[in-house]
Amino acid sequence: METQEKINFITRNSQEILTGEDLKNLIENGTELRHYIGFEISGMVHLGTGLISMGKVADFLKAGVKCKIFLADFHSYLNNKLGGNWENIRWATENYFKQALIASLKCFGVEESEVEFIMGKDLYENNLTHWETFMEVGKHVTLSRNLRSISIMGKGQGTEVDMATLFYPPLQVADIFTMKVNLAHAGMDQRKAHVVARSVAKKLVINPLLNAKGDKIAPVAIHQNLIAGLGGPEGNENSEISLKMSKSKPESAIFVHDSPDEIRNKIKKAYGPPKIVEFNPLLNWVKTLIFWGEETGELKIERPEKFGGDVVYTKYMDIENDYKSGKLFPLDLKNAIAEWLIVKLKPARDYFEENKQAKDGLAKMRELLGK
RNA sequence: CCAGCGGUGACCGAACGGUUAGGUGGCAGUCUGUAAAACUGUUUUGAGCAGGUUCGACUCCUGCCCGCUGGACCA
Repeated sequence: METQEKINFITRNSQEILTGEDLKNLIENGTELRHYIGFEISGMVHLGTGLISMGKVADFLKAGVKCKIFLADFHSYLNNKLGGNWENIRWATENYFKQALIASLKCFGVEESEVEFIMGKDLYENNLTHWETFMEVGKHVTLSRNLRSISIMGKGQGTEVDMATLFYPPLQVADIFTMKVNLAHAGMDQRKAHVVARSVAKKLVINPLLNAKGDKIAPVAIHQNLIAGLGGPEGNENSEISLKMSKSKPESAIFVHDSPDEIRNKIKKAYGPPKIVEFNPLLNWVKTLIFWGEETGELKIERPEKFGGDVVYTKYMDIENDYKSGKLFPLDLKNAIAEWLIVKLKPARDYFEENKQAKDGLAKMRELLGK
């Protein structure tokens, strides 16, 4: 595969890459591309994780990248997920979260064997180098920098922090070097950690990241936009972050194992201001999920004759323009999105139906979360 | 370890020795060919923990736990 073709697969439907130049160099000097994306084990797996992130993993695989999915049990514990209960975190990692990711990958035709899953406890156990790297990273990060970085944990300024919170960012940075990852992948909310990793990379002496020529390099970072939640912007906070689909806000999210009716109901209730294109979850989904960041693709709108009859869009901009002019009514677009999702997520639903571990895991996870 | 202040329902946040604070969020309904907004209704009458005083305590007292600020120790 040509370098440019690889780069296209690697970078499409992403918000930024740090840096394109670095990526090109890696490919051209024959360095094996090693990717990773990490997830906290908290609530249920939603579209952002299941479709946006896992879809990107499918892209990486197409480009011949080795992909690792890091199940961040330690990070979940530090960030007090699932009540900060070790037992629940460990259980959910294996029996629910990993299963949901496998199910999500199936939506892109990717099998479990094509990627590597790894848990924090397996990475850290008997790994002195990791802990040395963790501390070495700490030596190159100031307290104020670290404090700013805790936004990667979903903590805003002014939140109370305990020491465990402060361990989190350097731990995440150390993970990259311990796994020898040169392609760090995450949502835009994680960029602070990756930027720290890049700025610290060349200073490390214990376990630096090397390219094929043996030079110290900084990991390339790929960030995707956060998928919009169902609720629309909160109050007057018109920012991408306020739109975020969040595991911890179940009412804002569609989960990969939702039933067709749940999907229809949730989409129907989504924020959908007519003719307004900014901060509009519907268009956000069409753009990043259905068209996968490309100009062309396909979305079929089915609607009664009196509202214009069926139409097939093949260009994203046509959808946006028709929406803006009012030719495309929000509900009609919603119905189309819901049906598209139902089809796209079918392999995931089937997996949760057919695989006993996944099925039981989901049932217990629901209990655990009190639903 | 010492001192001051504080710990209220998912979250924020008042008053008060004795009747539902209120707000946000969530849910349901009305209204719009969706949603939002608006309006209506609704959400384990909750009080860090353990005792005590009282006819009655979230409200007073004691102890403990946790947090913040300052001090002490290190110097």
